Amino acid sequence: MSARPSAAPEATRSKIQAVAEQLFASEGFDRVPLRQIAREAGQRNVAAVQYHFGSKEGLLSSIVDTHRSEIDDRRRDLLEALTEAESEADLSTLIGILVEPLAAKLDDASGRAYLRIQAQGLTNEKMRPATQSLIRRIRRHLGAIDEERGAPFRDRFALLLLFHALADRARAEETQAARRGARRDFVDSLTRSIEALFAA
Amino acid sequence: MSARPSAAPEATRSKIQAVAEQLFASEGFDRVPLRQIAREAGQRNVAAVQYHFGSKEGLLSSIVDTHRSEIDDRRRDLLEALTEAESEADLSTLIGILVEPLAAKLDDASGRAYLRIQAQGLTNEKMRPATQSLIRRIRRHLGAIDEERGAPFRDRFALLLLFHALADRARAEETQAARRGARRDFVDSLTRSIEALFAA
DNA sequence: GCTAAATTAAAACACTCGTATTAAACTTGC
DNA sequence: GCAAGTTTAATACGAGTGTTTTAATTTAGC
Repeated sequence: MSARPSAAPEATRSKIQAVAEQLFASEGFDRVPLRQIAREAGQRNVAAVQYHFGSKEGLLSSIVDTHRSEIDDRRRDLLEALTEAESEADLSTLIGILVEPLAAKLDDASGRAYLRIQAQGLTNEKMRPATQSLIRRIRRHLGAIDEERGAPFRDRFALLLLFHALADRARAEETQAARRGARRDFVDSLTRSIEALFAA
Repeated sequence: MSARPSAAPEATRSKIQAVAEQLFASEGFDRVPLRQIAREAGQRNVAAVQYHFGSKEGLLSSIVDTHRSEIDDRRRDLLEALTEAESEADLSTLIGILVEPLAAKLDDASGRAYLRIQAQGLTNEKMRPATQSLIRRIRRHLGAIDEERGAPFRDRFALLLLFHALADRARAEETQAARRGARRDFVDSLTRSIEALFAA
């Protein structure tokens, strides 16, 4: 299937994607030439990206889709486990399901890059449908107080805080070596902050 | 002082800056060529930006500095009025001083563009010193509960929510014609959300 | 081993970009 | 009016971009 013995077969595409993630996250999509990606992926071919991904946009889409499907899968599992357990879905649990699959992306450099790319606003014209529907479910859960004036803004604020706080944390862990110890503190703090936002 | 009678004298520089603000905000700094700025400012000269601002970065700095100094002035006035009145600076008042000068930027298209540019992260490596010190003052105000684990994250979250919520609102008002009526509701909701974040 | 498919390499294309340079047009002060 | 200074125009440059195209190289199937 692959040609060059420089590495494992089929690994070139993955290597390009991994390198591109890091560069897009740290430098910004527009500031990264395809030549740099190919070079740092060990290719002397400047057209390597076009061959494997069609275009620069295609490369970005591949990166985003890869992580998004992982997050959606994880979130679906959590929701299914919730309904099977027949347990009442309290607010705290729902917010946990909102936060946890995204926070898990902090675990590896690839995921951290995705969080930072996501926050760049390149593809977020239409924000995540899965995330949106979960937010709607949370809002429904609030029920009665839903009719106050500021309500339409609250879930928007929660969404913005969620993504930008995670991107900010991902950047902090990447640049300065933010110690892993505080990871749980961060996620707890974020979860409680979002709860506070909905309850405000 | 100026040359061409096409418009009022000296107006060219302002026109370029005004056009650039809108384009930087809507398209993103990297995606806007200087040629487009010059053209939409009514100049047939492609080098108009270099003449008036030295470089593309100089143009961006001029835009950001203009708005920042306005915000800093307004904030300083509010803080001075506070100390003169000798009134106790309660949390709500301090957060108001944090939010109001920024929210006032929503009033005109130029200010809305600034809010969106600010959120692009071009110049936010070092976040606003004036804003930072105000946040620290708010944190000091919280005093006792300052030692809990999640505290270091809270003011960071507040900062992120503040800037990104305002940028989001600015974009909404620019693209879809978000009715002015809800402006006050938005600012109130944002202020209370930030209060809730500090109190979480 | 040899052919066909897949991958990598190499070169070139067609643009666009920010910037610098030089000339023209205009305004102001005298 | 006229000279000096300021602004606008026009052109060119050199570098860099994503992409396309064509050739070399490697792997897999027979």
